[in-house]
Amino acid sequence: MSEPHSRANKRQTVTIKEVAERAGVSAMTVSRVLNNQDVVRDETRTRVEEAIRALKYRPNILARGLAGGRSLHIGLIYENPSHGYLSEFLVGALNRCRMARHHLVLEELSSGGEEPQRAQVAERILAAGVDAVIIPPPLSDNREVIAALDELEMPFARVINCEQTGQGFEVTIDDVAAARAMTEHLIRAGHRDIGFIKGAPGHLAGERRLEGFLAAMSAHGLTVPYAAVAQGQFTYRSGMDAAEALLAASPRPTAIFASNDDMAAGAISTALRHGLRVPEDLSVVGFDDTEIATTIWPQLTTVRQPIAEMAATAVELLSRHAVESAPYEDAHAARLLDVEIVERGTVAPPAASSREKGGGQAQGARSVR
Amino acid sequence: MSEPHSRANKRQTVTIKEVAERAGVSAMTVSRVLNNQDVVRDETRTRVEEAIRALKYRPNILARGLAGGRSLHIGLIYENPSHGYLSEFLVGALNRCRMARHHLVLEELSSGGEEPQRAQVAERILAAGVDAVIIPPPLSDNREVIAALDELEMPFARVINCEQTGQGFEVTIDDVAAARAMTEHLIRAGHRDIGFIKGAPGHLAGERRLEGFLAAMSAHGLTVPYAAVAQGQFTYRSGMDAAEALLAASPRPTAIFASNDDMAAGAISTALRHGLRVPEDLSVVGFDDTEIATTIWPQLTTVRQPIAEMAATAVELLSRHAVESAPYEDAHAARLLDVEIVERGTVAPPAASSREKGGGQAQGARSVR
DNA sequence: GTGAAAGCGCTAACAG
DNA sequence: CTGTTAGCGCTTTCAC
Repeated sequence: MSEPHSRANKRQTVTIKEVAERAGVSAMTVSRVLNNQDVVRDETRTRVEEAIRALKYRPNILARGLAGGRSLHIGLIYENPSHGYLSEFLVGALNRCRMARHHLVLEELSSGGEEPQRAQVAERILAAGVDAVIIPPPLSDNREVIAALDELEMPFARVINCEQTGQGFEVTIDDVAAARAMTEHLIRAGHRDIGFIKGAPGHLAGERRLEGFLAAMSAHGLTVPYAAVAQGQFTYRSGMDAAEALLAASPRPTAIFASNDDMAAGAISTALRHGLRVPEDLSVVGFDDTEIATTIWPQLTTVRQPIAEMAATAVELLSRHAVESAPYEDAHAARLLDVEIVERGTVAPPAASSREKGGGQAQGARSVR
Repeated sequence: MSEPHSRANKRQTVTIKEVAERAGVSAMTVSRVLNNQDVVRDETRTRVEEAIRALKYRPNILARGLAGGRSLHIGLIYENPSHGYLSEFLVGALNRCRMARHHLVLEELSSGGEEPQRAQVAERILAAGVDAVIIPPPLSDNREVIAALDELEMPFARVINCEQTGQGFEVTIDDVAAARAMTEHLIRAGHRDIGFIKGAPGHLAGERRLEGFLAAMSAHGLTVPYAAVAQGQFTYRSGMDAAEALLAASPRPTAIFASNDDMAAGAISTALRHGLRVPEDLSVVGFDDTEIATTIWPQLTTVRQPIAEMAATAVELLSRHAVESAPYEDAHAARLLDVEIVERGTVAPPAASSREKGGGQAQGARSVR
């Protein structure tokens, strides 16, 4: 309680004015340098930059936002967070916000199991005092939420797995193409009998993924018997059960494509319980590249969504809309981002035996190495 | 492209002035109402509140921060994010920041595998222009980072798993007590032969958890044979291997306590491969309550850390330090937060048979069903 | 209790 | 190319 450092307390220590003074220019010129406006003479710019460095000057974001008037408060509304997804989403959104000098406001809409009420959603959004909203799945597919936003005339961008409804900005991936690519990856590895685990009924992303799977199979002249497609619910547990059904078929599939990672992990546990080794006896692939994909062993070969990039794109679209006062029509444009296949340890060529009807010689076969 | 709504664009629509006007008071009075200063006469306050509601007025955070001067920019520096952890941490930090009108700045210190350089860390922190820093594990235990912060005289709060070094503010949990409680939970369920999977060598949290385990065992008069403690590395894979060793012991343990969730999940997969059912033939518990705990089936009984709360506490400590200009000595106070045991599906009383010496009947056993 | 004046640190819009 | 003048929307400080 004597002479403490007293830093980071009240007012800022070094401001634009002091930099200006030291560089022998006006504050305005310093501001121009800060904002990379190329009207400043090189020599002047250098002097200013030196002063900035010498003084360890850092611009005040708040003052900038206030004066500039182009700083948005963007609400991120979410529900039942799958933490892995949310975190990556947040990082992407937060970073883009910083670059554009926007602010992110988190708003959890936890509706203890029930549908969120339109009026309450509107209330919360209003109370948050935001200028625009970005919505990750699963809330991005909620009709009540979208309706509330529409009534509020609040600009929003949805990162979606499901249906493109043409409301607000939409950022998504091409599920069909992604599933198709993954299926082809399996086919290239030599698989012909591939089982597929569907997602929860009514979930469009799941249906799209099935569509891509079917398309790839038929493009390669492969038929998909009825028993090769099992219903899942996107949960680990449902993946276990679906794999149980799939593995009972004859011929037994040599590979399983689950439409998300949790189900793929569940399928692996079933394979284990059946004494099957992964990937030697059974290849398994997932979708999403969530945390479990790299946690389990062997690590899961899966499809990776660019979650952070999608979030950044959502912020970007809103930002442009606001700054440029872009006409409302543009809001309907959807952005399709690329996915990639992440090869890890759960795909191997099928063992020779399993391609034949009754082959015994392959049992116990090791992977070739 | 004619008469768009043009909202959320440039300047704010409704400001404190208009509220003041409508309520027939000065802006100052509105400000007092907004900040819950109890000097305002009740009747006046009511009038102001009505005006606020009628105009749908929302204060401008930027202006508040600028004028008030008590708004901090808090840096969150992280590395190798375990997304589940980071996301929860972020939510806690962000929410508390909003309440205190602070701003969170994300800073990833990704040091492609190598130790971060002290000078570079300092550089990044400076460039971020923050007033204080919060650090989640594992970076919170990094000596270079702490040294860099110390040299910068930058206030920081560490959320730690490991060693309390007395540098900066520290927020942590009592690992010993938590492990002890979990062990007692197992003992209460009837287990006597409990195997333990240690964390990575040198990792203090792991050692503390072992300490708690041993303390509980000896408090209940149970001995822990050498073979009942296996080395792990905190990874799923190492959990598989450790369980392999543990299950080879005689008598075979009826329960396994892994010092994190990933290893517990790995142990379960090994049990499965051995034809053991969880929890009927073997109980397994973890530590941390990360995402995998609720993803797998059966869901893992584990110890839950209050991650969001720890992050919020870190922000709170820094906030108080700055606002109150608290003396530096206080910075050394550590906050110990409570954990809780989350009972899910991987603990059951031990089967009678496994308590005896020679069980042969289990080999090749299929799961029931 | 309430109000008036004076900025917080920065940038827009103009002049020069 | 650079500087001047006015604020951005709010809160502080001090009167009344």
